[in-house]
Amino acid sequence: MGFPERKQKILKLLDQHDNREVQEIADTLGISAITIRRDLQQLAEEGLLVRTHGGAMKAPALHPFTAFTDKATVGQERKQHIGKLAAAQVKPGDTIFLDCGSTVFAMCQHLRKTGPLRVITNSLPIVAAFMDCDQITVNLIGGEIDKERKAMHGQRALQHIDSYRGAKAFIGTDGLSLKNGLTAFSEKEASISKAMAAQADTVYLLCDSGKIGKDSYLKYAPFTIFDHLITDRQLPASTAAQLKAKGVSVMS
Amino acid sequence: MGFPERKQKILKLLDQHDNREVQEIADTLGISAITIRRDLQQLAEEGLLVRTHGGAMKAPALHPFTAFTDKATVGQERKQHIGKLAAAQVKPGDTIFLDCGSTVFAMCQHLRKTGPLRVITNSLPIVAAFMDCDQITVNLIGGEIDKERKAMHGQRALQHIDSYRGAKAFIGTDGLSLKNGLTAFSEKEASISKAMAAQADTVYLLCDSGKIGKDSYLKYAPFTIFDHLITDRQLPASTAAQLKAKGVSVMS
DNA sequence: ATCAAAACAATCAAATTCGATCAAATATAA
DNA sequence: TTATATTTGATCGAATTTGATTGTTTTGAT
Repeated sequence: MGFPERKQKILKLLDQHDNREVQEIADTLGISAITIRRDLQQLAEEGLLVRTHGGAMKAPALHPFTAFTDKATVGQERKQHIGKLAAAQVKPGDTIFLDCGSTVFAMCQHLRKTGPLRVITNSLPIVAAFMDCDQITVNLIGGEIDKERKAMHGQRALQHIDSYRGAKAFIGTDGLSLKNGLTAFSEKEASISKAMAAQADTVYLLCDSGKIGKDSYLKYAPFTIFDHLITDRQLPASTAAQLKAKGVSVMS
Repeated sequence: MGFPERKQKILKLLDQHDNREVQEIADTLGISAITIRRDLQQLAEEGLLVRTHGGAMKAPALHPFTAFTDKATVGQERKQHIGKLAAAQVKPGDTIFLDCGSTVFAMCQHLRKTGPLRVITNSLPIVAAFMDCDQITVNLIGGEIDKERKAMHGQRALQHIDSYRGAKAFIGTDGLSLKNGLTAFSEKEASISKAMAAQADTVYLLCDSGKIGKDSYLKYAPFTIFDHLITDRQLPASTAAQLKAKGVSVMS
């Protein structure tokens, strides 16, 4: 049994159980422990798992925007819920902007059955999600590719967005608080979200409850940029009340 | 049993079992192990499987828009040859245009080792091919997505191309003849190729010998649009002579 | 704080596999 | 037909992988 086969089996083991000891893996696969240790080191260097004393544990979710394909990510259920709610706001025939956040991405599977749509986005995963969907026309924002976020950014992308007009925009954020408004981790991404919001009649902010009350380091927009906040049921009632008092329309 | 037949059988084997050892494949097909190793190397270069020490494993799931995966086709070898020649024309630091033809796509795997590059393209498969390649910066042309061709087309895309400038352009064509010049099936695709050619200092036309002397229905450009024709060795010597007499620089 | 057991990193040897070169067989071209 | 090119198979040295042994570090309990 070669390394790749072991690699697959080890990752599969860690997918089932969250963590395994070296000896357990060695026994399961019938391979010496020293070899397993070497495998684990290699896999840890690739970031596919986290090495611990005596074993290994499943890799944590990566940067918030690279984990699109990870099904078992924490918070995925919240995102699915938000995605479903947001998708319900879209009517057949709409032209909508979608930014490149993972929460917005969760809308895609629910939008597939909505009917004919025009989607304008800078996100490659979103393009991929609609690639086999005849009813949905996709306009992709051009520009320099940010490989980590799998999206287009930059001046050219902003200009491109400004040349479109749409009924609704669905944008994400890294942080949302009464004091600082919308905050983000990435300036590039924030500027794209802002540009989309400016070209849409109605703006929906998708933000799971875990991000509400938290701030990221870059303040990029006030509350007034969006019309409706879509979040999940884990949002504390007190927080919801505070938001509503500030004039925010909250859906959950 | 020739190579194409083995190629199919090896890929079929790997499709059934996820990974096989060299010796297993050799026994199954009744071929010497050394030949199998050579086959595996070739298949690995085409990206159809992943080579490992002692065997091979199934190619990992590709991005949703990696097209042009007619795996066992014969014409693929010509395209590979042309792609290799074309890639050799690219120098580290170049900015190059790549259009969305399948022959141009064949350049990608050879470009990965060239060094730092800036690639400007309207093709999603090309984007996917360079997604994990740090040395290569990709600028994607925006516009409406043509799902069948997995590329962006339209007026906006043409404008976007006009705003760039590059050293070299590599474009494909559906037909090439002395009488009618460059001909194509798709007007959209032809206009993109033309726009890229206009913005590059040097233009390379990639065209396998099977298309030379054939016409498609849409005449879209004269011979003067390109500087060098890159084709394969199956080009009859007489045809090559005719082209050279017309002032065309032919590489094969 | 100290001690014992386990796990780790480093080095080594055996086995296997790989890559390069060469010869024979086959296919292709003139 | 002959001559050339390509493909297949074999052999040998180099490189990789695997498992064992050694001494060192970490862990957990006294």
